[in-house]
Amino acid sequence: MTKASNTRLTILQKAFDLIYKKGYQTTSIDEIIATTNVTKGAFYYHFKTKDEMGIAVIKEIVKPAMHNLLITNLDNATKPLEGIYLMTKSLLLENSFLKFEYGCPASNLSQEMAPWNTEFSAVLNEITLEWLTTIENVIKKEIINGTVKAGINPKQVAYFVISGYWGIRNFGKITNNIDCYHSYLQELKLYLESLNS
Amino acid sequence: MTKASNTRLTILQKAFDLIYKKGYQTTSIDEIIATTNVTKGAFYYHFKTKDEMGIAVIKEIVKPAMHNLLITNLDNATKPLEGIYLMTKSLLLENSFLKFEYGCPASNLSQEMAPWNTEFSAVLNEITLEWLTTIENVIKKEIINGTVKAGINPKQVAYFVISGYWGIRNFGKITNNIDCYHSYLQELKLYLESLNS
DNA sequence: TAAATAACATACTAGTTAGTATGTTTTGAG
DNA sequence: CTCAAAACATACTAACTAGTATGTTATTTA
Repeated sequence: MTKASNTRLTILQKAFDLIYKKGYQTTSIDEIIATTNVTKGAFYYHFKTKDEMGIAVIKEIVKPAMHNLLITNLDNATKPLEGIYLMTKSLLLENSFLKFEYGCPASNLSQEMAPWNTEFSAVLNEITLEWLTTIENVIKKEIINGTVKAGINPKQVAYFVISGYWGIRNFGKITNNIDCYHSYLQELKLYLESLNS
Repeated sequence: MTKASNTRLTILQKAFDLIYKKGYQTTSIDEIIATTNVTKGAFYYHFKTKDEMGIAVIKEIVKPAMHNLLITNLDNATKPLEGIYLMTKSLLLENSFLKFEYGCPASNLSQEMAPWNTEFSAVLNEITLEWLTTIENVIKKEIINGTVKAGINPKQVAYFVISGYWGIRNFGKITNNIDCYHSYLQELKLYLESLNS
């Protein structure tokens, strides 16, 4: 890793931390560079605008982290739909990248940026779509295996699962408490079991 | 209605519109007064700070509207848990107070304000809690009626329902499309039916 | 090694923001 | 009608923000 690309990464990581904690708008460039050894000149050498940096944070920090979370969690499940449960549980309780009091980074950014920045929305949409189709495929596979009811609609279930996850993260954020996650996970388990054949 | 209280209400309503569309941070006081006949002097006569106004918007606009939505929708259902479905459908598709492309006001504000304003969170929590207990009570009643399985946990179901609603609104906002609402509602119906005894 | 360019550093600017100081007008009680 | 308080109007300020202008230092490449 060259010194320059290290500077770039430092900016992105610190920016992610601040944006995740406080939101994009309330995170100023001055604040990002004040809490690193990076100067304004260096910042604007690497990024033309604040928004260009914001997009880079999503593409280079959030997206790979999310992708990694999906892959590692959905693959090694033994029972049908257990992967979806384990993934959600991991996202809510066991992951060090995510803090319960800060919500879901992708969801936070969606909420905040969607009204006035289509580029942000587009990149966040990519992440979401990957997630959606991954879950959909897990269910399709189980239907073929015969372990899940043939009548159910994989896409519907995927929407249902991701929505629930996003929403409960909002709960965790607003109440600043993980109790709701346990309630949610229990009900998620029951719901997923109701899909079994 | 006196002229003064009319001014106050004008501010709150316009502020709500802008905050709902664009978020709290990006809505400036200058913008609020520019799009009304209200001057800065009048604004600061009615509200000491921007945050005091923001809290008032939640308490006096969002909360009553939300309360009204809950009451009118949950009461006149004929089948068990139909009220929950109808309420959600109304919130997603049929309500004029809510626009699919702007998300849920309470959820939006939670996401945006929770990290740095506990007062906002507290008021939003009140709204959420009322919603939660209302749903919980609907389910408890049905369990007593014998129309819903005795084994299920009303609080868990309430969390599950609200989370799903919040999450799918996020989807609608990010994709700028209502298609996902139809998918979600179909799956919600199936989920609710699985709770019937 | 020398020049070119990449990578950074510093000081500044123009615009926006919440909030204030200091007025004037409107309203309602006596 | 009067006058005090309520309700509003206007001009301003201090702080912050993204972004720029203009440098200097570090790295390559020839």
